[in-house]
Amino acid sequence: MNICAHTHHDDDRLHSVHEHGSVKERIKQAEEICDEAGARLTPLRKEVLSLILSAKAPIGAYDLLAKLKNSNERPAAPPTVYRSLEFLLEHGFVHRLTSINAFIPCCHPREGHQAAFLICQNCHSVKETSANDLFDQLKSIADQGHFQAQNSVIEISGMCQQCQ
Amino acid sequence: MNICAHTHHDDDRLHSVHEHGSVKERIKQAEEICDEAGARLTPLRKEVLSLILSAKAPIGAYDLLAKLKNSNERPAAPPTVYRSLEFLLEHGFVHRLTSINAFIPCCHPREGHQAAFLICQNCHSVKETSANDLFDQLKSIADQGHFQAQNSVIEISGMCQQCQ
DNA sequence: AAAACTAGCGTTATAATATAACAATATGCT
DNA sequence: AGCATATTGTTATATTATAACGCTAGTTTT
Repeated sequence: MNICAHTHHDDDRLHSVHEHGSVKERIKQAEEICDEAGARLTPLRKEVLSLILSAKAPIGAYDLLAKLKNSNERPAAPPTVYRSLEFLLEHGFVHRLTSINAFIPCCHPREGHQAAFLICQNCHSVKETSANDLFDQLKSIADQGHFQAQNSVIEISGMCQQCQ
Repeated sequence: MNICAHTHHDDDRLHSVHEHGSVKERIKQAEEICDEAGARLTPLRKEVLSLILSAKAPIGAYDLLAKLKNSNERPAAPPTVYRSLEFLLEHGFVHRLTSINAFIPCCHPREGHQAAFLICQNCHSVKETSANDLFDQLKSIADQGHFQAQNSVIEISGMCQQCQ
C-alpha cells in the first residue's frame, strides 16, 4: 500500500509518504502526459491545475473561480472552472472528493489508478492511498453482485494523526 | 458478505438477496427501534421514511419535498425534508448516497453497520452490501495512515446484471 | 399553576454547487 | 484562405443545502 499526503503540515512520521515535485515540476509532467496523449493543456487548464496543486487542502470549484478572477486578466464564470475540472479529471490530473465537493491533485497521474482517500475533518488534509487489496475486495463484491463496476468512490472521513 | 437490493426489478438471480418486509412492517420496526432508543418517530419523519421506503430507487431531497407537498395537507419547505433526513440518517434508517445526492432505506437498521453500495447508472437500482473483509481492509488503511476513521463512503457506480 | 426550557416544525431567505444553451474565438487541417 | 472542430466566453438557470428566526406544544422546574 502507498500513502500520499496533500496537506499543509509535515508528514515525516508517515514513512510511506514520498515527495512530490514542486508545482512547476508537476505542471511540466502534466504537459508531457498531455503531449503523449494528444491532449491540450491550455493556459486556462494549466492555471486551474496549478491552483489545485498550490492549494494545500482540497479546493472547491467556487474557490477556484474566485482565485481565477483575482489572479487574472481572464474572465471567469462557473463553466470556465467546471470545464477545466472535467478535463483534468478525465486525464487523471485531479480527483474529485464527492463527500466534500472539492478537488485535489492526483499523486500519480500516469498510473490511471483508483484511490481511496483519508480526509481529515479538522485540518482538511487528505491522504490518497492506492490499496490494491482493497480494490480486489471491491472487485469481488461487484462480481458477487454480478455488477460491472465503472467507478468507485472511497472516502474515509475522520481525524488525521496531527490533529488527534 | 451480504447483498441487499433496492430496485424496481426482480433479483431472483441473486441468491444472497433476501426479502425485506412491506413498507408497513418496516415502519413498524422503525417505531420499535425509536421506542427502545427514546427517539420520536413523528408523523412527519414517518412519512418521509415511508416515501423513501416506497421509492424503488434512490430519491433526492427535492423529490421527497414534491411528494410531501402532493400527498399532504402539511406545508413543506426544504428544511422540512432535510431535518427529517438528518433524523433518519442519525438513527440508521436511511443511507445517503453522496455520489448521487440521494437517499435509500437501510436494510438493517438495527445493526448500525457500515455499508458499500453498488449503484446502477442505467436503472438506478442500488445494492447495499455489508462486507466485513472490506471494512477490515479500510481499517488497516486508516491504521497505516495513523488515521482515526469516523465515517466511510463506499459507492461503486456501474451497470447492474439486468442492465448489462 | 406560572415560568422557564426544549424539541419539533413552520417560514422566509439565501448560500453553495452545478449545468444548459448559445455566441465568439482560437486551432488545426487541406 | 476556407473549413471543421475544440475551446472559451457569456448569460441564465437548475439543483442541492443551510441559516435564522418564530411559533407551538409538551416537559420540567420552582
